Amino acid sequence: MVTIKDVAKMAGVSIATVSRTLAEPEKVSEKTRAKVMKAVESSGYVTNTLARNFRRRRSNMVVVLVPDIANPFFSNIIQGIERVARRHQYRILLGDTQGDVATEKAYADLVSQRQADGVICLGRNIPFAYKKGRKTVDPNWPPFAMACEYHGDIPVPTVCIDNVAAARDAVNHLLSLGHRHIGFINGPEDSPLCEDRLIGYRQALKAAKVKTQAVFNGDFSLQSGYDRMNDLLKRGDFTAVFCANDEMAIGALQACRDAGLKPPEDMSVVGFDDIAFAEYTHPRLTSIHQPRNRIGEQVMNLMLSMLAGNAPDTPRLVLPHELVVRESSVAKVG
Amino acid sequence: MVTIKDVAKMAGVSIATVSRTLAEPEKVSEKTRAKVMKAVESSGYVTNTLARNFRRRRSNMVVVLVPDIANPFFSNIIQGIERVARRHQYRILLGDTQGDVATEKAYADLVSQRQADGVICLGRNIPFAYKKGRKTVDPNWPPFAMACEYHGDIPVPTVCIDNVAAARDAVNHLLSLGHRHIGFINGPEDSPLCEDRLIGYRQALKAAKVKTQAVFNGDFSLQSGYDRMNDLLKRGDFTAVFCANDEMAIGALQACRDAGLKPPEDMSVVGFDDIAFAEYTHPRLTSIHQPRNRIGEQVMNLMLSMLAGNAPDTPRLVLPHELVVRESSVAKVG
DNA sequence: CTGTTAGCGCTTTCAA
DNA sequence: TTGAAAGCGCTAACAG
Repeated sequence: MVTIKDVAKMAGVSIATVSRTLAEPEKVSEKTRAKVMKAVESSGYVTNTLARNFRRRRSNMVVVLVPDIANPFFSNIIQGIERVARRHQYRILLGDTQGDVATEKAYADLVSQRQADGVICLGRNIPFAYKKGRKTVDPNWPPFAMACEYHGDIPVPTVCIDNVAAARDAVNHLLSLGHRHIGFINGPEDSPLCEDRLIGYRQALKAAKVKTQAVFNGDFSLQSGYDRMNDLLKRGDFTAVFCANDEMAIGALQACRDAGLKPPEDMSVVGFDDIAFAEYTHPRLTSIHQPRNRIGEQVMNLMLSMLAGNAPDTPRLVLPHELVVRESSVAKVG
Repeated sequence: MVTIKDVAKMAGVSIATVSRTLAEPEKVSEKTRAKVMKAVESSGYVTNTLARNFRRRRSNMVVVLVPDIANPFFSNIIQGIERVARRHQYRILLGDTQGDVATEKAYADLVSQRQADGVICLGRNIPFAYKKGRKTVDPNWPPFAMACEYHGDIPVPTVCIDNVAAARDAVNHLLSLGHRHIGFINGPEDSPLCEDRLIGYRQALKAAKVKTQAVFNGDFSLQSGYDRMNDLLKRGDFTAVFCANDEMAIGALQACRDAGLKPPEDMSVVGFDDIAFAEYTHPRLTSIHQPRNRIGEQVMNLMLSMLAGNAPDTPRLVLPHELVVRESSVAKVG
């Protein structure tokens, strides 16, 4: 392996000069720079980043905790994070947690082991130890941000959309189509994000003076959308359903068809997230669009700022959402 | 920060003993071990893995190059890789290349920088420099393996399925249903994997003495499936189409419906990969199942073996595929 | 079984 | 503008 020492010898300078030439070329005379660069090229020297990071006491890695990378909603956020990270010489260490707290902690521990400098969490758990009832960010935590989800009690810096308003928009859309019996297939009950969507659902119904409610909790999977839709169908006489993500909505569409219903005429369905598949369902899925790439970019920007030592200026960055009306939601028949 | 030195002082032993206690506890007397562990706990010491890796001259990281993490087909493979990696104290550095060669190379360079120990590539490019026409693996390359795809000329160790046979199975299935005009929406022309699938398509047709062929090249995206299906429809009188992945098949289904056709009666569609969404399309998608998790696990096992210094024993590990018949393929009408 | 010691390759004062 | 030198925190001979 060719090291900085070899290059120094070849160029007839000290290792310090080589290091400087590579890191701050402007601080080196043009002549020296030329000599060094020539030696670098002819030797095929490549900086040992591991050694550099060790010396600098940072890894230039950020852990990204994802509940499920197979969920296309997350992948676009990750792409946004990754793009910004790469632009700033950071790398992403992806942790697919599958909701497992131990795995989350294991990845977060990489920071204590100096394998990573910060943690971005797309799930709803804080992967560090803290006392129940805590209401503030622990100053001992490493740079830490969340995206999409947020914590109920602790003001962790977060990038997300206004989930209450988004859910309200979705339900209002169905109300404006004449629906009065609107079910809601939500995600897990203990998620703040889902709580917000539930609030939005209820706000919209209340404002329209609609009493009928039906809420079911799925787990964001296709299968759970299918199952919860069947539960809803057993309750009878609902003409529309709002789902907390597109995968559950796609599952719900399937359940309707299997039950002999023909969406959207017999059942209007609205999803959430606007994943790529939403345009390719039958009928095409009405959904709430989230700016996934931008969420990723912004949360990484936030992380970079924290890594630079700044306190996060906004506790919560709220990006705009948008209702995308397609074919799966139509006016109530009759 | 508390270092190994602090622990040594607290426990009244040398730093070597602390290091040993942590790495090879069986080589240390029980008494010493107890002392050290107590000091570790009370001090909250955590190994600085960055320093350890630097000293050991390896990073315990493996770069995984993925053409597109938003494609659910890849995510399951990644999950398989990750599971095995974690079990062996390896971490995954995920590189979403979006087909960009420069990005691929940038990630592969992490190995020269000692930021990673090996590279697994899910795309079809070799991310190292090599002369055109090369027919062997360059011994200077770091541990390197591919999955799903393989290289036409260079026998890079690979884990994949038998794509010729799988495509043949898919087309034979359609033939057995009475179809004689079967189109093929393939992936990019320059992919060895797609070449194989094309061979399989042709073999099946030839064996059945079917002359009619129609091949279109998409890029594995939903949109390209939609577009290429429209191209096929312009060619008229086809009653079935085989698509080289499920996303294009889903796009094709949509194109059929938009053209006023009713799949599967008017058009049988068979996909490839059997992603989770395949069970939730309308009609449910017949597809070729690939053992995605196992592909990931096996390629990581292969990588671990190479990292341990072994030459790969199999140049190509072929895993079984399976035709999963659902609703999108039915007997030819009339 | 334990301690001493010599670095790994690099960055970064500090002094020249 | 450049060089000498001091480590970063850890592991791994080697010696005891």
